[in-house]
Order: sequence, then structure tokens, then C-alpha cells
Amino acid sequence: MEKSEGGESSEASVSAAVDTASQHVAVDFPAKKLARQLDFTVFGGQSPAAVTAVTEQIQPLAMTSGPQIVPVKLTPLPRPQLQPQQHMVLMPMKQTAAPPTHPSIRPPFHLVQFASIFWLMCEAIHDVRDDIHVPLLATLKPESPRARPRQSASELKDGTPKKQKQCNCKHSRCLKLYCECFASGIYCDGCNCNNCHNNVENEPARREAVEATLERNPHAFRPKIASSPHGARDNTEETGDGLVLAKHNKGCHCKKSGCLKKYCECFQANILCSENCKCMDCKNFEGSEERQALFHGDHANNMAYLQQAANAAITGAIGSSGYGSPPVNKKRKGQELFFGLANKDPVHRQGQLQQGNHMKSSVLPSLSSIPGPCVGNAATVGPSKFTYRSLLADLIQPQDLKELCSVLVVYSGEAAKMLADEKDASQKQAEGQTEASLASSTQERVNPKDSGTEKDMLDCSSSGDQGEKICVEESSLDGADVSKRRPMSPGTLALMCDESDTMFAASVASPNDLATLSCNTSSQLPHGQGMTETYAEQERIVLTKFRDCLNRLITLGEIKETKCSKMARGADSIDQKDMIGNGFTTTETRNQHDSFNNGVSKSALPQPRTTQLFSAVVATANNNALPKVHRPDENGDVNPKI
DNA sequence: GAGTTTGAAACT
DNA sequence: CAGTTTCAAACTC
Repeated sequence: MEKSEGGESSEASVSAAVDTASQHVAVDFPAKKLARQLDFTVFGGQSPAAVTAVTEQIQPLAMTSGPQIVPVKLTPLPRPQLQPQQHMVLMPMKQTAAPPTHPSIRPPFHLVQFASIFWLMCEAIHDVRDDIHVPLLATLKPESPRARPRQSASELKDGTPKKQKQCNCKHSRCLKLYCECFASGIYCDGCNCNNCHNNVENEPARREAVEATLERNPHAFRPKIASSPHGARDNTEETGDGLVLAKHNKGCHCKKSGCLKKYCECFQANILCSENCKCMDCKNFEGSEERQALFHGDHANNMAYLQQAANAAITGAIGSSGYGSPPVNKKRKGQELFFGLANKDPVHRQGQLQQGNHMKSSVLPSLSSIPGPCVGNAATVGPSKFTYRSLLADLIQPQDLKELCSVLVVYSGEAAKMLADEKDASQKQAEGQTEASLASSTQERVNPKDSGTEKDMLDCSSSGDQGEKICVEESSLDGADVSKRRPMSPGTLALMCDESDTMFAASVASPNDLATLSCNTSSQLPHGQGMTETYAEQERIVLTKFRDCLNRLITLGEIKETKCSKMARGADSIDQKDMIGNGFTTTETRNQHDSFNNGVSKSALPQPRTTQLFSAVVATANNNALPKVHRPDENGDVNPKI
């Protein structure tokens, strides 16, 4: 996706942008990204249908959804992550294994989808990960294989995944699992193989080979690295060593490599050996001195290794769960810290002792339940075991997304409130003195404290036809407090519906109120076109703010990209202060996150550029008022006046 | 780049 | 299922 063009109508551009994003989700983006970004189900049952369902769920927002609210709970995805492709070539029949969570319903815009799409868009901005394997796509569109088995370290010299690695098969005709291309479900393309049959011209033979392979092993094309049986994507979070907490489905059988060379599939995938492994003399366990020595060793070599690790992390041949191990120094601080060596050591010592039985099953389940990156131990100070990550990866944290959504909910609520007030005012004017009693009763619903602000907002409002705004018939809402509430769009209510915590309740309503709102959503719906206008306005606002955030994100990403490029060129001359000023450093990134999380209190302080990503939105939300400043944004677009 | 090592896949 | 062979990637020189 590209930056939106300046000067566009904000409403149109936002709608178009989101619409486009949705389309990308469904069509344009490589399937690999879909699988990775929009996987809301647990391991073992991904289906294209599920992705489609998600895509469909997005549409209502872009198109101003109708008034249907279905409080669907999907597994929250704090940070959309790489998920192994479950099935591939010639296995479409098995892809239907996992039906959508709620196949018969089409819930409106959902917070989780919002966050996921947000991430999708963030990554699409830079198109940074085009090398996640996509066997499914290769199956569906064999003429355009896009998946990537893995990349060599040399292909990652600049830290950016490059094109597909070529296999060098000589005797397998590229029709055996020996061939990485074949194993990844893609055609050979530009490979150095001999007598290759893994191509369109030999599709019959290829198909036959696939069938034969599946006959031998129905799971042959499944990724070798998987989340835990629990299906929690948490399991792919990294440990303090930047190690991904996934495990090899079959386990390795290494004998001589100590599982510390890339011969070892676990090591190559940047994961620890698990109870599935039958390796000998395994040193690939948490706390292993050899392993740590490897990570803490010579830095120059380390970088090469780290890039190999990145390579492994995104390798399609092995699986994709390895993705997403950030540098340790970028560990999120508020999360988890569950994994310490204290917990792990015994387990891995056991692994060291041996093989075939290490890491008993009691361990991984616990790992899988850990929601987030884990800090290892003091020893984790060093191991900057980088895997490939988006330049934007640390700019936005899961919590940010959550808060952003919350803020947008607040915006939406405020918009509805404002519109209702508008209606109040116009009604009052129209009905005149004879209708005074009715008008006053309506006005009583408005918090006097807010009147001034709302008046200002009205003055700034760009929604022209105020006369058509209608007053909300709050009588449809139950409960004593309901009378003070303003309508929220289906999308907003859906957001709130899924937001079980009370994170933003203080700004909008009490938890109970939220529940009431949610439960009465349907009863709000038949209020006529005035309500539709309100919904439209709410969604316009939400989308506009979301677009603003994305625009900032684009800018930040470009800045980081520029800096990274300079560094990659050995530009030691990069001005450290400049980097800091642009939020390039880890510290600043961290600060940004803190600032965002802490809301207005910090956003009011001088901030590095990155901290401004969402701060305006957050600050406004915390003030429980909509922004009044009407100014062009960074790319020339005009922000809504609200 | 050639040769060796390694472990997964394939085969028996 | 275990042992052996084949294979290609990883590694070494």
C-alpha cells in the first residue's frame, strides 16, 4: 500500500484506503501475509475460509455497516503473528478442516480484525515481508509461486529478505521433500536444479509426486514448526534469548551437531529442541552454555549468525513460526517475565541430560499459556539474536493497538454525542417556544459541563447538513444511566462488545453500561436514517483518525528505513542525536510506547517524533473531547474538523 | 568452488 | 519400526 495522496477528500480517501486494504487482504496481498497476519484460529486448523471470513468482517467498517451486531469472540491477536501454513499443495480438501468460528454470521467490525488489519497495513506500507512461504498460494496459483523456502545469509546482507532461494537438486527432480522448493509448495523458479520437474510443464508429475509424498506422510507439507497443542500463538513468542517458543512437530534427530548448527531443524528455525526431538548431546536448550556462548560470542560473526537466524525465522521450508524474535533489548517491559531460567533450566537441563525425553510435556503447555514475550535472565542482556523484523515492528505494540481502538471508540462516542447535540439544537430551534418543554427535556440529557466543548465542536464540525441529524431516542436503552448516552455505530458497539476489559470504560461508560449498550444494540438499530448518518459520521471519524495514524506510521517507517539504509552502508556518521530525535533508537521506541500507554499525561510532554504517532489521538481521548484543530496532516490531507 | 559433514527423507 | 541409502544443505578448507 502506498501513502494516500495528498489533497484527497479525507472521507473518501479513508474509505478508499480501508476498502483497498480489505481488497488487499482478500486478493492482492500474497496469501502468506494473510496466513500470517490474519490467523485467528489455533494451530492445526487454518483454512482459507477463516481468512475470508475475517476479510468479510472488515467490510462493514469500510462501507458503513448496517446495524447488525453480533458479539463474536475470536481469539485476540495481540500482535498478528506468523502462523505456519497448515496445508499446502494439492491438499485443498483438507483446508476446510476448520470452519470459521461463526460461519453463519457476519459480525461487524471487530477490534481484533481492526488491530490485525492495522498490522497488515503497517507491514504492507513497506512491503517488508514478502518471503514468508505460501504453499497454499502456490497451489491455488501455480503459475506464480511466491513462497520462499528460506534465504541464505548473503541474501540478508541489508537485513531485508530478498528473493527466493534457488535449490540445487540434482537427483530428486525437485519432486521429493529433499527439494526445498517442493517442500515449500512452490515451483522452482530460477533454481540451479537439474532435471527439474517442479514446474508448470511437469505439473502432472509434480501432482503425482505430491500425492505420493502425502501418501507416505499426510503431514508432509505441514510446517515443521508449530505452536503448542494449545494453539496459543503465545507459544511463538520469544524467550529472553530471542528464541521463539515454538517447537518442531517431529523433532530433530541430530547426533553430532549438538543441535547448534543449521543442520538441526530446530536450531535453524530458531527454536529450542523439545520433547519431540530425539537428538543426542543436545545443546539447544534454554540455559545451555554452548548455546549462550554462541549468542554471546564475537559480535561480527554474531551478526552474520543473527541474519541467518532471521533467515531461519522466516523460512518457509521449515515453517514460519520462527518469525518475530526481536532483539532482546527491545523486550517489552510490561509483559510476562514468566520465563526465567529458574523455570526453564530444570527442563532444559533435562533436555541436556537427554534426548528423546527432554522437555516433558508439562512444560510446553505452560509455555503456550504465556501471553507475550518473555524476559529470560540476566544473561539475556547480550544475545542480540536478531531475526528479520519489520521496521515498524517495535513502533507499535499490541497494547498500542488496543489503546488505539479504545481511543477510536471514544471518538466514535463523542461524535455521536456531538451529532445528537446538533440535533437537539436544531430541533429546539425548529420547534420553537411552543415545543419548549420537549426540547428542554432533551437538553437535560446533555451534561452541562460538556456543553461548551460541544458547542465548539459543533462550530468546527464539517458535517454540513446539521438539520438532518436527529436526536437519539434513548428510550430504547435500558437502565437509569442510559438516558445520558448517545448512539454508537454498530462498529463502535462491536468494538466495545469485544473489549471485555474496562480499559476505556472510564472514558465512555461503566462496564455495566457497556454491557447494557451491547445487549441493546439491536434495539437501537431501527431508529431510522438519522441513526445511519450518525453511524456514518462515527465511522468516518474513526477511519479518519486511523488513517492519520497510518500516515504517521508511514513517515516513521520511512525514517527508520532511511536510517537503516545508512547504517547498512556503513554510515557510521549517522548522527546519533538525529536518530534519537526520530525515535529510531530502542530507547525512544520504548519511550514512545510508554507515552502512548500512559496517555495524555505524557503525550503533553516534549516527545520524540515517534511518540507523536498516536499521542494526538490519545490526548484527545483522555480529554474526552474531540480535537478542534483543523490542520493539514503530513501528507497534505486535511484532517476532519472534529 | 570442491570436498566433507550432516541429518532429513526415502527406501528396504 | 529399525536400519540403510539417498539426497541436498550446511559447513570447511
